[in-house]
Amino acid sequence: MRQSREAKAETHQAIVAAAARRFRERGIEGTSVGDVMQAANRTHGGFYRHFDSKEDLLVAALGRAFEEMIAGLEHALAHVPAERALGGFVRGYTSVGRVADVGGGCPVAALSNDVQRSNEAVQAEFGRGVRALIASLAAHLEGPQAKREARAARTFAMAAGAVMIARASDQATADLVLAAVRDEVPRHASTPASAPAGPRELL
Amino acid sequence: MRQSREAKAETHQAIVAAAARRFRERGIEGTSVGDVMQAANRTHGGFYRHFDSKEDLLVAALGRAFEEMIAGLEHALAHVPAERALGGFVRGYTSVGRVADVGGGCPVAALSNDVQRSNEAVQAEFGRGVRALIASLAAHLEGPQAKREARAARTFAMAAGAVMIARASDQATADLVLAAVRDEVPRHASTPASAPAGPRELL
DNA sequence: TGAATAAGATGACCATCATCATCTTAATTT
DNA sequence: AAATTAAGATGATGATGGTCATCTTATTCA
Repeated sequence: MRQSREAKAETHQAIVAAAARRFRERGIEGTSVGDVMQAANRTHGGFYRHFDSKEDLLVAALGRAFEEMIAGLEHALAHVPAERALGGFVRGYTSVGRVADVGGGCPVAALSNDVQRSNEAVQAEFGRGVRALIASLAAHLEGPQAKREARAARTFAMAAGAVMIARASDQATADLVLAAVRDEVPRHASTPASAPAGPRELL
Repeated sequence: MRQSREAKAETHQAIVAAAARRFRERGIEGTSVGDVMQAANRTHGGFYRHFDSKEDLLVAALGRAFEEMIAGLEHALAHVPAERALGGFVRGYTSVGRVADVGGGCPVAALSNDVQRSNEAVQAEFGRGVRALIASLAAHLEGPQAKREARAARTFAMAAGAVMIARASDQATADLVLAAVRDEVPRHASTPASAPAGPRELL
């Protein structure tokens, strides 16, 4: 039965939201169109009224995941002084809860390898998200523009790398890597080592 | 026709080698048993004389990939002074050639997300490889044992994270992230910023 | 040497999946 | 309100892929 414009828009959002979660949880190849539609409480047939292909959905889902990620980051860092921003980011990003929440977490940590094997349209969207994320983080730091961006990029790469490695490893190895990254953030971020610890879980 | 023990051993090695490459290039789900056997110049039917399942093959392939990776690392760092080891590692790891060579490169950078979704046996093997890799890197650094290991882990996470992000992104974003990581290694690694640059591509 | 064994080839099985065609029915349009 | 349109459901379809059964033939063991 035909649905109203609003109903369609709702369905569309539901599909994207379900996809954003499923793709992160199970990967691109591990997520079927049918899975996504079921998670969105719809049947598989209606899918192609919304997207031309699974890959189209992936682009939309990536956009959504990055938006959520950046919104969360902005919220968490909104009132944090610049000297503590990077340390807070890393501690939050590598926290136990966040590492466990693959489906609701950072798309970079969940899907980099999958996107690596995807086509240019997907990689372009991913790159856009990465740049936005780095810019957002850099905006909360101090110092000259170029330096801030480089520091944000470097720190983000470290945190995302650590989470990816931790999630793929046994518990002992995961702990080793996460601890190494968490403990050394202040020094790594060129922040005075004597700076107060600050909140442990900003994100 | 039945093959001799040696012939079987050769086949076994060929399968593992082909799998180690294919898995890195196309991911776990993107690589079929048939693909691997074809790359090893065999037909798919013989596969189960060598492995109980695709997942068994994956464990063997991961072991192989880590071995290669660590051997290369040892070779590259053999005669490098401790102060330059980390910087050399990062520059080599993030070099254009290495970033391009997914199939012959680091299993962490190629398969972390895939392994994340695999079972415990696979993750145990992956964790073993990660620890061996970090230990190998740490052995080339100076300072107290615990510090060396933490620094190695942190730096490896950063390098692997950067390569994963770069491979998943458009060229401009990739360049941005890789440059940030490459340029700041000495500082990041707690090496005197004034240290001579040293060789650019150790690995 | 002869019997037992097993490596690898061929082909089949069953499941999964992306995509499409068709149908129903309600929303839009005229 | 009648005619048109399209959202979503149902049910193919063709392709792919992990695994297994079977067959051949060379190897290995007695």
